Amino acid sequence: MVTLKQIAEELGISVTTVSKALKGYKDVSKKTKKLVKETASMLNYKPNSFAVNLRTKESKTIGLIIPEIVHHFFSSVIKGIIEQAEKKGYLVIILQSNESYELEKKQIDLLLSKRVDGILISLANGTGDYKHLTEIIEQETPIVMFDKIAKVVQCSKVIIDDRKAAYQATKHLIDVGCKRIAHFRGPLLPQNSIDRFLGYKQALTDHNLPYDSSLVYLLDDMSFEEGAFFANQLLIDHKDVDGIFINTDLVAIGAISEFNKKGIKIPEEINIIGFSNWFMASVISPSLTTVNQPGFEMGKKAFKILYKEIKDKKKNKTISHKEIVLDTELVIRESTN
Amino acid sequence: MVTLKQIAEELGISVTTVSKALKGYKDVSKKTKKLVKETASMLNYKPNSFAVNLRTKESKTIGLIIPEIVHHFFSSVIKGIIEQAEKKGYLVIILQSNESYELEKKQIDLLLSKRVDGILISLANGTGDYKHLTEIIEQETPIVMFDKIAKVVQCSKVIIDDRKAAYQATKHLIDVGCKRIAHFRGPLLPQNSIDRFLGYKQALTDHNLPYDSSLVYLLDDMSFEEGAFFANQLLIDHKDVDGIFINTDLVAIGAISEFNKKGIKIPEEINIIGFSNWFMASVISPSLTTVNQPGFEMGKKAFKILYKEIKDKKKNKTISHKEIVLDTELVIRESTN
DNA sequence: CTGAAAGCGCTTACAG
DNA sequence: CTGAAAGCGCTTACAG
Repeated sequence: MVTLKQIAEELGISVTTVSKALKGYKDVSKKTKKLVKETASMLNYKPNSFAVNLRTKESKTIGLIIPEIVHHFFSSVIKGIIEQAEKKGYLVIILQSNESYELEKKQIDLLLSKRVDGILISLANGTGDYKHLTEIIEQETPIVMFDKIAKVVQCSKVIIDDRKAAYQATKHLIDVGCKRIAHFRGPLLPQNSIDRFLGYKQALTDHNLPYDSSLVYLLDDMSFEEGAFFANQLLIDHKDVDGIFINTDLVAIGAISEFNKKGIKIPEEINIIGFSNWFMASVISPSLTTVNQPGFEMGKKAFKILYKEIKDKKKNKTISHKEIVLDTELVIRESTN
Repeated sequence: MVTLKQIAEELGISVTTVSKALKGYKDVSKKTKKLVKETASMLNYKPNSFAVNLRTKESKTIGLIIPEIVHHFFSSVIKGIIEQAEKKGYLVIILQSNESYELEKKQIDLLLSKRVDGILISLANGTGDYKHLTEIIEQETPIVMFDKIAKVVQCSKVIIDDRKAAYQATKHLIDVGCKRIAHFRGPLLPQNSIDRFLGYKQALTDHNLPYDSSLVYLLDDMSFEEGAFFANQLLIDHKDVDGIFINTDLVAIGAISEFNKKGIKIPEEINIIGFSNWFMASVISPSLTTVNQPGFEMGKKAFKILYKEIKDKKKNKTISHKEIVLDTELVIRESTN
């Protein structure tokens, strides 16, 4: 690998001048600049980023921790982040927490000791303690949380209004005439499953429907299989249910598949609404009414905010945290009347 | 951030000894070691990876270039790679080529100048020239290609036998009685769409079915929409077709959706077989017969080989390239008789 | 306009 | 068992 020193020797000038010429410093003569640049490209010189990092104390690399990569919503977020980062000359190291608090903690440690310039994170379902997050903040590494966040942690956040979106979804079921509405909710810890549950509950109350906790099913891994399982369970427990608000499209599609199998007519016998607007929602039969959740935009926005914080930190500006709430919208399809 | 120097000053010993103690060198007394380690953890010391990289000339980071992240097969591969890498203490920088040759080239340059320890790549559909790849090899950066490879490039590869798998898929259609079999093929450049096409053609020939090039449809972006579009086109062009071998499940699902819409019975009127065994294949109606392509394993294997090459290079061993062919299998479901 | 020098924070060959 | 010294390849404040 070619170094500055080699270029300098080649031309019989100093390393300092070579470095400056390459970086376009004004105090280098045009002649020298031209010569240096030509020689550099001829020798295929590439600055040693390890040395540059050490000197400049930044790596132009950020870390991203995500609960699960093989997931349409999250892979869309990743895509948004990577694209935006690339535009600004940043690279992205991706880690997957597998919804585990322990792993998430280890990975943050890893990223911190790699000295990434910033961290983007969506919390694991298992995360109920935030010491590992406040440690990042204490170390003054910029961090932006998205989608699955911790409200109490003082940092920038990019989210949707889960509560409002869930309220609208539930209200849609009420509007089409449902009287007994079940909810397949996500795990207990994540803020978004809490908020979606609260939105559901609020909508019932506001429209004079009794809240019945036995109609709320607590899911664990949010899979297709769980959707099918609880759809079946619901048929056993509550024959009278005429609508379900389901936390995630994948689960909803599992439920639809089970109802199809059992010959339950959707939406005639039961209305179903999902969440996220995974593109398969438009493809299955009946197609799924759902809430559109803008993953790609969320990723882009999250990086933009992180980028600004990284720059501000470099300039020693005080960082003011932002909370961005992206819009969602109801997408009405065949699974609701 | 705490440095070795600070620990050394704290204890009144030299930086050398601190460094050695922390790394468990045998020529440091137990007492000193204990003291140093305690102090280090008390001060929350984390080695500055920039300095370590510069000294050791390795970053424990690899680069991954993938055509498209939001894609079930590729996100499974990514998951396999990241998991395996983490086990060995490696981090993964992910870049997305968007199937573009130009982007792919730029990204390789980026990774090379970041001095990643190795590169994992699945080629873009637009890649027909391999200079950027041979450059990696000339620079002696280990590289492993997977899934979409360039046969002529001298490096390790992890693939499936696309030709054989396509042959089996087509043969399955023949076995269930199809006489006029169409093929929705992928773009012209990628080796895997070439091989799948060749497997299809060979199966026809071997079973005395005439090859008719008008039955081969050339797809571009391999989307759901394209599947629907060409399914419709096929109905216009060739009413007599009784089977289709489709390059990818997503496209096949688009086709199924279109046939469903048009009231064409699957498999009674037309048999369909896909490729990749995306989990949605088991969910749609009718469920899709397909070829299982082990993405997660492919990712794991690709990293393992890269890891070995990185280690071998470090030991100045000569690197012998491997070509691993992973098994595929036919998964028979409702879309074929 | 050019360059000598210091220093980023480590690691390791070498001396004692 | 301990440590002084060199060096990885840059950047930049400073002197001339």
